[in-house]
Order: sequence, then structure tokens, then C-alpha cells
Amino acid sequence: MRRAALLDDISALAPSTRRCVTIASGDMMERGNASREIVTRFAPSPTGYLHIGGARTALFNYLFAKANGGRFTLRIEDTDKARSTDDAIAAILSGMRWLGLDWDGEEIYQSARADRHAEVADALLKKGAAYRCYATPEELTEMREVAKAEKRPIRYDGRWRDRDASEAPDGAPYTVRIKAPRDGETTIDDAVQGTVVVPNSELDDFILLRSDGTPTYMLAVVVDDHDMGVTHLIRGDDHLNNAFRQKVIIDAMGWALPTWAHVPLIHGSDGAKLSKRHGALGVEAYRDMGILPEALENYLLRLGWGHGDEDIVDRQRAIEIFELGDIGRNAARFDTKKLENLNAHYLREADDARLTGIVEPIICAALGRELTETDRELLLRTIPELKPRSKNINELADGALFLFRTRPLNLDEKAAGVLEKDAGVLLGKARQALSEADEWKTEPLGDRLRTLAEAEAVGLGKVAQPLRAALTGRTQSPGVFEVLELLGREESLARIDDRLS
RNA sequence: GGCCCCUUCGUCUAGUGGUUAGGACGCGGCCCUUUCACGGCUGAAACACGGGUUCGAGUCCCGUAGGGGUCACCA
Repeated sequence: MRRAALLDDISALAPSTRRCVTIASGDMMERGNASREIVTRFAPSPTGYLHIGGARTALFNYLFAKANGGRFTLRIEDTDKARSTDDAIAAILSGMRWLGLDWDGEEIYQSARADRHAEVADALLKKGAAYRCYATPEELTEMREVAKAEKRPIRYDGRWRDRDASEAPDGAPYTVRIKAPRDGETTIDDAVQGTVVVPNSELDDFILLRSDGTPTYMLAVVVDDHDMGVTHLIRGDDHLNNAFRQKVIIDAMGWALPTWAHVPLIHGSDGAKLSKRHGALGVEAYRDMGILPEALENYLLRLGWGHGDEDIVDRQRAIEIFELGDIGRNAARFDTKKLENLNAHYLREADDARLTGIVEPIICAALGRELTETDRELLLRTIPELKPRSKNINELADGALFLFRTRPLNLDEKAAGVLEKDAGVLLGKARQALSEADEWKTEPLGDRLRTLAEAEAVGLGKVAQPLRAALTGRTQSPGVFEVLELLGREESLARIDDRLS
């Protein structure tokens, strides 16, 4: 895995001046950011796959950036060495690529920036905005237990906040903590949540630098977002409370505030929180279920964001109309049925050649052999017939299987049932009528079968169903006339003959 | 428990003081029809509860209930 990104790269990525870009939110102007290019970021921690909630967050960040002519960046928050894995990084990156959420520039690895984080902690120390804390882990645990027992909020009590350096135990390990305001309240104008006010008594002096000198998440995010020139922070609302803590650091450094947009989380179909053990699948799981990336994207977009009555919103349209203000404030439940419906829609819209490529490996796996050039061409011609009948890629592949099965076909139970009765007689007559056709095309073939049904005084179904069973081995398939043409004269007649003998 | 956020059909949502509360998915019915789909038409289905404010409240305010988030030398 490549670890790019030190200071130089970052400053290259974040020019201080840029041309004026389209401004969507008036709120930006008030913050004096009007002349700055809009920059968003998606910052997953690589402890697992790219799950559905993360994918939506990434999408919103992508869309907002693109809708405003800005840049969408990616930062891997791998400061927790114990839990971060290269496999997870690979999974997240491939999930992003599959969804087509291409980030601008090289992805940034947070772990590579520890020196800069420490540098900022140092600066804070020098300014007197932070202090060294020599409290031991045991002390802190005790502090927490006492607080719990007394039913007080569990917070660091600030015991080293105002102590003189001379009181420091010699050579003892220490953490660096921020001096958070103790009185008053902090207000944040969130692009999604609106104005949120929290009493400063809720904020404690949280840790910036651990006793081993490594930065905590709280410090790292703030520093990286600043250095990367991030103007808009769109993330899950599980981070809303963090915004108040992060603001303390930002203010202490005298940096510009970003615009925050905290998006409600996605819940499972039962309303419970989505977790790895409960319905939160990685995007690749949806790919394996036969979901098209554009369908998942559209679904995710509509989960928590709306624009009037528009339900079908593709990437291009989304970039036209996406606004942070249209993000809802309530958590949404995940609904597989609706995803499937959207998927069916995009499947019908999808290019045949593209679908052929996606479906081929699945068919090969089912068949246990490779497709020939002829097979591939046949598959391509069949896709238009299969598309409206499939909700996902796997159904599409399954529906195409009859094309390549070897004779004599295995009939499924229902197909066998259709052929059991007195269908043989009609099947024979159909065979006769078809064999006399001078052009093996859908239209004339259909005419012949219609004529036959009329002559026999039966519904077309009586003729078509046994034919379908003989031709495909199933009772459900594209129209039989089409199937006949697709299979060709020789194969069709042979499959019928297999049932006649 | 403290703090914060949320609450319109089963689900996703539209709605920003006056609507027969709209759309979509799903579900039922009808039509189309060689099967299955697609498509078309149609039906059932919601403002959590209680107080206010107002001539008038899904829309504003306050409570209640319910749901969610967060409170680490994790991110």
C-alpha cells in the first residue's frame, strides 16, 4: 500500500488562493470563505469494509464538491495501528472505485502525518491553550468510577490544568490536554442540523497527544482538515458532539471554521442501529447481490435527501440539484425492496454490452466452462429480452442460462409438468409448422404458431407453453417467438425433437 | 444518567399557517398478454400524544412519550 502525503503534498493540494467558484450556500459567504474553492473529504477509518453508511457519506461529499465545482478528497484515518488493516484500506478503495466516487488527488494517510499533529500540539502548549497532564490511567479510571457512583457525568476533572510545571513528576509520562472553556456555551451552525447549542460544562479537557506522543483522533482530524483546506465537513451525526470539541482546537489555533453538515445515520429495516452484526453490509456485498453501482448510488442518495418528487436521480442530475439543505434531519431505514426496484430500473437502462460483460463470469461459473465468441454474441442479443425480467444481475445471468445448456435439456418440475399431459400432440404440430418456415425470424415464426392455434381452436398459450418448456426447460422465459429466433432453427428443432422422441 | 438530535402512509419522502395531506417502493384490484416481467389504470394506507398561539396548525411555541447519537491515552 502506498503511503503518500506529507506536508509538501498537502500544501500542493490546498492552494491558498483559487478562482471564485459557484457558491451554493449563503452561509459560506458569512464565513468569509467566498473566495475559496470548496473542498470536501471522506475520512473512513480502515477497520473494515466500506459500509453502506460510509458510502452515503462519501457520496454526499462527492456530490456537494462536484455540484460546486470543488474538490472531493479522501483521507484514510489509520492512526489506530492496532485496528487498521491493509485489507480494509483495499476494501474501502475498491468500494469507492466500484461506486465511481473518484477522489481528487492522492489519498492521504493520516498515520503519515503524526509529526505535524505533534507540532500543532506543541504550538498549543506554547500558547498556553493546552497543558501537560500527568494523571495515570489508574487515576483516571478511579475518577470515572467515583463519578459514576455519584451519578455525575464522567469527565476529566482538570486536575493538571492550572498546575505549575515545577509540580510535574520528574520524567513521568504525560499526555497533552486541551484547555476547554468551562463557562458559557458553544454554538454551531450546522448546514443540516441547524443551530445547535451546547453548554461548555459538557466539554472536558480531552487529550490531544497520548503519553507515547501519538496524536488522538480529535487533534488529527482538525489538523488534517485544516491542512487539506477542507471547507465543508459532511459526516455522520455521530460526530455532532465532536464538532464542539474540535471547535475548541480550531479556535485555539485561530483557524477558520469549516461548515459542518451532520447527516443522520441509516438504520436497519427494523429501525435498530445498523451495525456490522446487524445488516450493515459492505458495498461489495451489494455488488455480489447483483446490484448495479448506479442503483445503489441513487438509493443511497434518496435515503435522507430529497428534491421534491424526484426519485430517479442519476449522477448527472444529482450534481445539478444537490444541496446540503435538502438533507433530512431524521434517520432513515434501509429498505431492500426499494433498492431492488431502483436496480431493476437501472438494469433496464443499462448498456447491453456492459451487462454482457458483467454477467459473463456468473454464467461461466454456472456452466463450468468459458463462453465462446459465438456464445458471447448470442448473449448480447438476448440481453434486451432479459432486462425487463430481472431485478438484479444474478437473475439476468440465470435467465440467460437456457441459451447455453446442452441437450437434452434438464426440465425443471413445472416445465416437465407442462409437457406431461397431452401437450405432445400440439408440440408435434408446432414442430411441423415451424420447420416449414422459410425465414427463421420472430415475426413469421409467431404468425405460424398463431395460425396453428387458430386452426386447432386453442389459445396461443396451449401451443406456446409446451414449446417454451421444450426450448428452455422452464415455464418462464422471454417470449417463445424470440427464443426461437435466438436459438436458431437447428437448435430449436433439435430441442423440440428431444421432447418428441 | 448528563448533553445533543429526531418523530407525515409499513418504508423513503413532498409539504415551510388555509391542500380532497402529494409522489415513490411495497401490498390489493383491473387492463395488456404465449409464460414471467415491463407498461397503463386503480384501491387501501400517515401528520406519535397533550397543551397552547392563531379566525385557522402537519406546518409556530411548550410539555409528554418513543427512537437515535454521544460521553476513552478508539476513530
